[in-house]
Amino acid sequence: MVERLLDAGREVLQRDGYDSFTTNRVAEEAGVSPGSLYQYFANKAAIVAAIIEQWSDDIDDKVAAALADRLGEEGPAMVRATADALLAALEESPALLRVVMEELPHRQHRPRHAALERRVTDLMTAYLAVRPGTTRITRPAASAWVLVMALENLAVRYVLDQPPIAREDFLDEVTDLCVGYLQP
Amino acid sequence: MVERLLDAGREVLQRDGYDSFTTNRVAEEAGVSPGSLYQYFANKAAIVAAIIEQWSDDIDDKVAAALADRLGEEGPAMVRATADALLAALEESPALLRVVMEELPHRQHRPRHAALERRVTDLMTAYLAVRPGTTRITRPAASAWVLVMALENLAVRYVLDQPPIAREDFLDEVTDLCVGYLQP
Amino acid sequence: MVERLLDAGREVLQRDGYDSFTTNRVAEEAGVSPGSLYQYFANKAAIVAAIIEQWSDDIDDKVAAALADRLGEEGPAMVRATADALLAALEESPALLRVVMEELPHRQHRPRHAALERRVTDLMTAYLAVRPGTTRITRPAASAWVLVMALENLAVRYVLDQPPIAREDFLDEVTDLCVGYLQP
Amino acid sequence: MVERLLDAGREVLQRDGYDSFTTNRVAEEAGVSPGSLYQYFANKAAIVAAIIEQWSDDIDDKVAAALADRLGEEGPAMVRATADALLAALEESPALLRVVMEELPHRQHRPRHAALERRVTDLMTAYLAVRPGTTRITRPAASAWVLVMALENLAVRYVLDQPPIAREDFLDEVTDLCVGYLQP
DNA sequence: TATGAATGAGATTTCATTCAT
DNA sequence: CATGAATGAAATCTCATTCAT
Repeated sequence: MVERLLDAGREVLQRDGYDSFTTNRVAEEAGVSPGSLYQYFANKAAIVAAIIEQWSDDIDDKVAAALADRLGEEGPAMVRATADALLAALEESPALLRVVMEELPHRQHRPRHAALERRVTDLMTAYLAVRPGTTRITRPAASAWVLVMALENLAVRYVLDQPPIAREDFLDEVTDLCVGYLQP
Repeated sequence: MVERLLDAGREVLQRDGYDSFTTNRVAEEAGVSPGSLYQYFANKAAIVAAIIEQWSDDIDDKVAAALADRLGEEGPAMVRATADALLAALEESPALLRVVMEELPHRQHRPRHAALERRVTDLMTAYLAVRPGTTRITRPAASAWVLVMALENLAVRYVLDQPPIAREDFLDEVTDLCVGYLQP
Repeated sequence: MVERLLDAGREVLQRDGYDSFTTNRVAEEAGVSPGSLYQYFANKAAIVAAIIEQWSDDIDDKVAAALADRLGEEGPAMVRATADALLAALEESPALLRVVMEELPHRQHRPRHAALERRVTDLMTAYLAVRPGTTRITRPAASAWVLVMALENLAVRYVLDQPPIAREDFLDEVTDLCVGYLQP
Repeated sequence: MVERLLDAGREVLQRDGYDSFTTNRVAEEAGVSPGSLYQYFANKAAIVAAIIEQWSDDIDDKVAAALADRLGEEGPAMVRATADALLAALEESPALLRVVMEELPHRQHRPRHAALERRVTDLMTAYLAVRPGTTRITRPAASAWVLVMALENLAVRYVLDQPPIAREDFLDEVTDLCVGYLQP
C-alpha cells in the first residue's frame, strides 16, 4: 500500500506538477481514501520525502552499480563512465527531475541529499589522497568537493536545459574538465 | 512605494521564507494595506518576479562591473576575478539565494535566468573561438556552456552548503578547474 | 446535506436577500463549514442555480398537476384554473419570487426559464392550431406566445406589486383577457 | 460633468454588463478620477439610479409624444399606436434594456417605476371609466392595471426574447388582445 | 473643485487533516 | 484497518469609498 501511494504520488508529480500534488489528489490516483494515506505517512511532507528518497536512492544505486563494473579502469575512462552512468540515471525520468529541482520545496530534503554528496565526496577525497604524484592536487577534500559538485550539477543542467550539445560530446567535455583539473 | 513593497517582500522572503510570503504579510511588513499591493503588482507572482529580477539584475551588474575592471588581464587571473566577483555577489544575501534556489517555484523564473545564461555563454563561446591555438578547445559552444554552468553552480553551492573550504582555496580550485580545462 | 444547504440558501435568500447570500453565510445558516458547501456545489453560482431550479420545478409541477385535474374542462374555466394554479404557486413564497425576479443575476438562469416557456408555448400552439373555427386565431404560434407571456407576467406582477385588486377579481380579469383574445 | 459620467456609465453597462460596472471603471471611461464621481453622486447606487431614471424618462417621453400625436384616434388604432411607440422606444437600446431587466439589482428602482406604472394605470382607469357602454368593463381600475402590465411586459419580452414573430404581427396580436378584452 | 493613491473589509475558494463509523 | 464526509483556517484578490493635496 505504501508502494501504491508512492507510485501514485510520483505519477501525479510527473504528470501534473507539484501544484496538483494534493493529498486528496494522490489518494484518488492511488484509488484509496485520503484517510488511508495518513495511516502510512504522517503528513504531506512525509510522502514527498519518501518519493524523493526512493528516487534519489535509485539513482544512487544505478551510479554505484555502474561504477562497480568499471572498477580499476583508467582515470579518464572511469570519469567518463561515472558521468555516463549519472546522466543515464537522471535521464530516466526527466519530468521527475525537473519537478524535484524546480518545483519542490526541497529545503527539507537538502540535508539528506547533502549527506549523500558528502559520502561521495569523502570517497573521492580518499581516492585523490591516495594517488600522490599522479595529480597536482594539494587539497584533496576541496578538489573532491569541486569535482563532485561540478559533475552533479552539470549532469542535472544538461538533462533539464537540453543544450545543443550531443550526449557524447558532453561526456567528452566533462571528462576533459575533470581530467584537466587533476592532471599534473 | 513599489520600492517599499519590494523591500518588504525581500525582507519577508529572507527572514521568514516563502511559506510566509503571503500578500497580506508583505503588505503588513511594508506598512500598507493589502489592497495597495495590487495597485503596483498584478498578483502575487508578479511581486515575486520583480524581487527576483531586481536581485538577479543586481548580481549581473556586479559581476559585469568586476569584469570590466579586470579587462585584459591574464587568463587565470581573469577567471579568478570573475569567480571572486560572482561569489561576492552571491554572498551578499545568502538567505535570499537560499530561498530563491530552494523554496521558490522557479518554473516561472527559469526562462529569464536561462536567457541570461545563454547570453553569457555566447560571450564565452566567442571568446574561446577567437583564441586558436591557445587552448585545446575544439567545440567552443559546448566548452563555454560547461564552463559557465560549472562556475555558476559551484559558486551557488559554495555559498549555500558552506563546505569546509577556505574562500581563497575555493577560488584557487575553481580557477584550476577552468584553466586546466582550457589548457592545451 | 445537499438538501440542508439548499434549504439554508433559500432561507438566506428570502430572509436577507441576495446581497447577504455569501457562501460563508449559507454554510453558517446550514450549520456546516464553508468547505462542506464545496463538496456538493462547484461554486456559488451552482448553489444559486440549484435553488432556482428546485423552486422553478416546484412551480412547474404544481401548475401541471392543477391542469391535469381540470383536463377537459370548458375553455374559460380552464384558463381560470390555470391562472389560479400559477398564482397559488407563486404566492407560496413571494419573498423568493421577489429575490429571483429582482435581485438575482438571472442572465445565467434565463436560458433554462426560456426553455420552459418555449415548451409551454409549443403546447399552447398545438392546442390553438387544433381548434379551427372555435377561435379567430390565425397565427397560433404568435398567439400562444402572447398568451403565455401575458399570463406569466401578470401573475408575477400581481404577486410582487400587490395591486389593490381582489384575488378573485384578478383571476376574472385575466380570464376575460384570454377568452376575449381567443373569442371569434 | 454629470452628463459625462452618466454617458460613461451607460456605455459601460451596455458594452460590458453590470459586473464590469465598478465606480473606478465608470470614472475611467468618463476620463475622470474616481474621486470626482463622488462629488456628483453619493455612491454607486446613486449613479445607477440616475442612469435608469434618465433612460426610463426617455422612454416615457417618447411614448407620451407618440400618444399626443394620435390623440382622439379610434380605439384599436390608438392601442396599436401605443404599443408601437413603446416597442420602438424599448428597441432603441436593447442592450441597456437587457442589463436593466436582467442584471441590475432593481429592488431600489422598482418604487419609481411602480409610480410611473401607477400614473399610467390611473390615466387608463379614467379613460375606461368614462366610456360607459362602449366596453364590458366593470372594474376599470383592475382592467387598467391588467392592460398596462400586459402591454408593458409583452413589449419588453418581445424585445429581449426575440420570438419568431414579425414586428407587425406582434403589434396586431397585442392590439387584438387589448381590443378583445375591452369589447362588449 | 479635482485628484488618485490608499484603504481595508470581506468574498470566494482550497486543501491538509481528522475522526466517527 | 479503511473510509470519506466534514472541517475550518487561511490565502488571494476586489472595489466602493475617502481624504490630503
